[in-house]
Amino acid sequence: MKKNSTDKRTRIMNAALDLIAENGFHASPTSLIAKNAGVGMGTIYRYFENKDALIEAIHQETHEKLITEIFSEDSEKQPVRERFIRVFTNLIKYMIRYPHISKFLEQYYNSPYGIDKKREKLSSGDDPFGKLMNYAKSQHIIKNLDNHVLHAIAFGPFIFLLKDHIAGFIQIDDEMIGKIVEACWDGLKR
Amino acid sequence: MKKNSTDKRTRIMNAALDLIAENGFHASPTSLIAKNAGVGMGTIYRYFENKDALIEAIHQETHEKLITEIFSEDSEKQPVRERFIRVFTNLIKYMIRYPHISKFLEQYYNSPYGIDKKREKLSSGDDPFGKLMNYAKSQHIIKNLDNHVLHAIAFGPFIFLLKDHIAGFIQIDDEMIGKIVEACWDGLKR
DNA sequence: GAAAACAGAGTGAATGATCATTCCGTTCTT
DNA sequence: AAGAACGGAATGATCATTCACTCTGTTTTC
Repeated sequence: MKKNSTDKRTRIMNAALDLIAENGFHASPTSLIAKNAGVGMGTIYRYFENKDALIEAIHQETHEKLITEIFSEDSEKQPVRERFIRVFTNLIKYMIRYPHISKFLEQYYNSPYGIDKKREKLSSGDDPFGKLMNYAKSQHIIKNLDNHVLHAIAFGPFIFLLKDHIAGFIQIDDEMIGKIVEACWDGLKR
Repeated sequence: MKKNSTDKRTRIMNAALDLIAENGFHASPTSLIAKNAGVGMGTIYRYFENKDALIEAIHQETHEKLITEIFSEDSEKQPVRERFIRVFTNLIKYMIRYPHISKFLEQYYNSPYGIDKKREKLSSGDDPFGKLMNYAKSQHIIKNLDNHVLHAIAFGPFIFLLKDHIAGFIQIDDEMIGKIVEACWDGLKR
C-alpha cells in the first residue's frame, strides 16, 4: 500500500478550512490545524511554504470548485434571464450546502488576501459573471451600469443574507431562495 | 491651559479608528495606537478597561452617529418610497464621506464582535430600518418578505460596492448613487 | 536473501517575534 | 507636597516557523 502523500495534504487543508470557517484566521494556529489533521506541526511545512500559502491553496481550490459547480449547467443558448436565475440559485444552494466553504470564502474576501486576489481576477479578465453581464447589457436586458455595480446588485443581497443564515438568525429554504433571486433580478433588469 | 482628559480619550479612539480602518484589527497593536495618539501605552488603560472595550466604544459612537445622521431628515409623514430613497442616499453619502468609519464598521461587523452586537440589536427591538420596513409592508408597498431578506436587498448591494469603492476599483459619484438607490428600490418594491 | 546503508517523510520541542497588559518611576495639577 | 495622570520598559502569553532527530521503507552490497 503506497502512502499517498496527497492524503496528508488534503487532511491539512480540510482541517484548516474547518478551523478557519469556525474560528477565523486568527484563532486557527498551526498547532491546532496539525492536531486536527492528525499530523505533526512540521508536516504542514513539508506541503506548504507557510501559512499564507496554505490559505491561498484552500482559496484556490474552493473558488474553482464553486465556479465550476454553479456554472455547470450554464449555456449561452439559454435566455439571459434564465441564465441569471439558474446561476444565482446554484450559488445560493451551494453556499448553503457547504457552509464551511462559504464561511471560509467570506473570511478570505474580507481579509487583505482577498482584495489583492480580486484585483488579480479583474485584470486577468477571466470572470464568467462579467461575461454574462456584458452580454446581457449588449442585449439591453439589464441596466446599463458599471459591472461592479451590477455585481453588487446581484450578489450583495445574498452575501449579506448568508451571514444571517450562518449566524442562525434566519433559515433560508427553497421558497426563500426563489424570492431572493427574483428580487435580485428585479434590481438588475431594465 | 487645562488638559481636558476627554481630549486624550478622543485621541486614542481616533487613532484606533484610523489604524483599524487602514490595517485591520490584527495589525493595530496598542503600542501603535498609543504612538499615533501621542500618549503612552499605559494611558490607554486609564480610559478603557482593555482593547475590546476600546473597540466597543468606537463602535458604539460611530454607529450612533451614523444612525442619527442618516435618519435626521426622515419623517413618517413622507411617502414611503421617498423615505427609503432619502435614507439610502444618506447612508451611501455618509459612508463615502467618512471612509474610515465605513471601514471600521465593516471590519467590526465581520468580526466575532459584530455578530453578538447584531443579536443584541435584534432582541432589543430598536431598529429604525425594521420599523420602516414593517410600515412599508403593511401598506403593501414593498415585497412581503422577512425583514432580514429586505435588509439584505436594501443594503447588501451598497455594502458590497463600498468595498470596491474603498479598494479603489470604482469611483462612486452622485449620479451612480442615484442609480444604485433606484436599483435597490426596484428590488424592494412590489 | 540478509544485512547494511541510505533517503526522505514525519515530528514536536525550541526559537524568536509580536502582542496585550501591568507596574512603577516620573510628571503634572491643585 | 499629595494625589492624580502619564509613560514606557518589563512581563507573560500566544504564535509561526525551524531544525535536529526518528522512523519506515527502499536500495545496495556481499
